[in-house]
Amino acid sequence: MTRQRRVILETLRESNAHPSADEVYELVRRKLSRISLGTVYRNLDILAELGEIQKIALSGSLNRFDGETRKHYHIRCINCDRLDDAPMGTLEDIEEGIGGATRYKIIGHRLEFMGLCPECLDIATDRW
Amino acid sequence: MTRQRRVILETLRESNAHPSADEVYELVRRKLSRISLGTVYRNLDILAELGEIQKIALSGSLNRFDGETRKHYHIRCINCDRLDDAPMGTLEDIEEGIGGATRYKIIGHRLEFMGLCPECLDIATDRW
DNA sequence: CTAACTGCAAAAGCTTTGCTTTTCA
DNA sequence: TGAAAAGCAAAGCTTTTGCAGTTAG
Repeated sequence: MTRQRRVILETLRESNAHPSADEVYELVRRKLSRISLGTVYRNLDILAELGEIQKIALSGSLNRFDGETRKHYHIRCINCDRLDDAPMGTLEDIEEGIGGATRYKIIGHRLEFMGLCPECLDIATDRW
Repeated sequence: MTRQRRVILETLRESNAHPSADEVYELVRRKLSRISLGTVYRNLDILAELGEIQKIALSGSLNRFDGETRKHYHIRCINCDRLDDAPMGTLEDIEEGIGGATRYKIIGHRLEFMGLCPECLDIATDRW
């Protein structure tokens, strides 16, 4: 557990903004100005591997990272790319439903919502 | 509707393999050997815009394209990246559920399953 | 002490873009 | 014939990697 890894983990635990790797890099740089982007990427992967953080692979968008490791879904603004937790529990039995109908062995699922965040919605409403 | 665009569309309609842009390029090149990758990308976007095909933005993986434009979910092999349709109807009312609990305006959702395809499952089973 | 890790820079992989020439309606 | 599109190559953006030097345990 190096200084760099510890600071990355702390930073992510303190944030609820679901930052991208580059945003994590910017945040961490305030505390460790000489850290490199490569180190950030490497540690984000290692921490995700260890289960200390969660790597959120979004469709058609760059990866985000989450200090919250419990399973949950997300909702993303299609205008500004903001990401929030979806207010909804996980669908525990959804995988069993298709298990019988496919020859795949199901290992998991991902659900994500798209929408307009409150801010972008206001702007859109004002304009039209 | 140029020759290139028509061939790209035909190719996609004939395939059920959910090819990536590069795979589409390779397939189309058999018929139009001088087509460029840029043209393929441009036309895939245009065709998706027109609703003639569907762009499948998968989490943490490159985009795929689908000649089938009706809404459906997918299941992806985490080992070989093969993509198939999930044998399951769409969850029509899932968006209403969270609509009341968030200030987002919900526009859509994406659900994808991860698993091992039959081939990769066989290999894994043989080995262990 | 040494295995693991860092910083740096280069490279890789997918996608987009600028520009000139060609094509389609 | 003029607007849209193609071909080609370069650039863009995120992520990974090679390597030499550094650090944690």
